[in-house]
Amino acid sequence: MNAEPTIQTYINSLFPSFEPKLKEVLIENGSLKTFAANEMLMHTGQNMRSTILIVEGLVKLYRQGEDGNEFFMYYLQPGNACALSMICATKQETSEVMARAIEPTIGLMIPISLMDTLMKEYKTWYYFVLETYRSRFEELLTVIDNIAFKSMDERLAFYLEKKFSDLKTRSLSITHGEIANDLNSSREVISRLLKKMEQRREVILHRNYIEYLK
Amino acid sequence: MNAEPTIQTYINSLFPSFEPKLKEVLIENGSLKTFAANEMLMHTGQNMRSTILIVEGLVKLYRQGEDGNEFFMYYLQPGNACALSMICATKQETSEVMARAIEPTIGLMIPISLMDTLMKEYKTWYYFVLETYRSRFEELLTVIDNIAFKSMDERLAFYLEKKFSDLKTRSLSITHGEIANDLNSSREVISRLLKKMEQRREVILHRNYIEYLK
DNA sequence: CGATAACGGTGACTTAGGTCACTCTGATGA
DNA sequence: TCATCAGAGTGACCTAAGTCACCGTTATCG
Repeated sequence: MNAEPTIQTYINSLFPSFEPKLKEVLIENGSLKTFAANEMLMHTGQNMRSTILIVEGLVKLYRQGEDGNEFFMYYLQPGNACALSMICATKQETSEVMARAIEPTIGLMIPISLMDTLMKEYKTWYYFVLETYRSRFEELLTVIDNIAFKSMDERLAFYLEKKFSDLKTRSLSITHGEIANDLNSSREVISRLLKKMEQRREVILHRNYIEYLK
Repeated sequence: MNAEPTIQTYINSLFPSFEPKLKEVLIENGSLKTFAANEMLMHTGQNMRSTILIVEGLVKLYRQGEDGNEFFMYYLQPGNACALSMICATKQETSEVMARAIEPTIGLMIPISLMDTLMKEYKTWYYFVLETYRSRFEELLTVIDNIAFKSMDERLAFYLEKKFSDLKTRSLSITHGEIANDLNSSREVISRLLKKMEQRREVILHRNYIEYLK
């Protein structure tokens, strides 16, 4: 992580599986785009013009309900691609999902016009795309499992566990209200459940942040 | 629908978008496999050896919870491919999803060893695969929307509407218990909600089947 | 510094939906 | 033809979780 990494350094460190010629093509045709924290990368109804590979930052994907409430799905981190930008890009369809940068984020933008050729010419790209689909698919299945079969306290536990491990930290700066939002619940409920977790010595609660004890 | 349709006739009628050479390759390398009603096409933990294109019958995809209860996701009909068999096939991964024939079903089995070539050589195949992913992805998003944001009566209404339109029928032979299973609810709840729908003249209830009035 | 707003805690209440227990009815089959 | 059983209806009850109202604490900013 230099002061000013180039496309080349990003690709080499984050996408080592790409074959050399593919890397060249991406370096030639891709462009870096920065997103401020809280900026939308993608929103409902938008038409995609590029596929996005995340090279820096953190992106939150969520579903928006009719009445405006959100429902967290998963994060994209450096090295991930946005499966939806791939699908929607190739199909010229609009997406029903919101993607918002929650940290300052840099995306490597690949013009959709390139997709066909990349798929056809570069096996490592094709595998990468498939793997992207597969892992996002699995992620959605896990989401479904959770909301279909689990109760709120289990979902909260799962949410925290995933969050702590995704972000590789022991103390998370987040409010109860934000968690409630992500789980489509209400602050009071989350507060009460967190309190129980604290009593079970699984977390320690502070104002604006939570410590994880497992 | 002849007495004994061949691979060729299936492909021509169900996959008209495929380019001629692709059709030839599929005819040469694919094989038809029949599944009895209630037979599993795919179950949790299984390793895939082929990609499956459905050419006859009806397949139900569902998620299995730890405690054994099911959760309906979507149907596959003739002309559809199993997105999971594609993903898992290429990645040699196991799947967390169950696929069960609910009518006598015929699948056109494409050996996974062919996938790379097909993707590379035949644009119409590549588009077909992407479209398969995209539509299943959308389907999962809809499922998430429903369980995350909707109440049971809305979900039931949605379920019936989809079922009637998917199966192109006005009277559905299904028990309340089966519906409850699909929605991961309980028979009594479904019975009560159905009764309300009947009072609103949206359905007529009979023993073992339901008439739809919209 | 004082006002204000965000965050979090808590009790009281409501409600959707799950569970239990029992009944009735139509179908099946010995 | 009678016994059995699956499907369905229904009342009573329970519980998780959402909602409301209110309060205390901490951080921030004019």
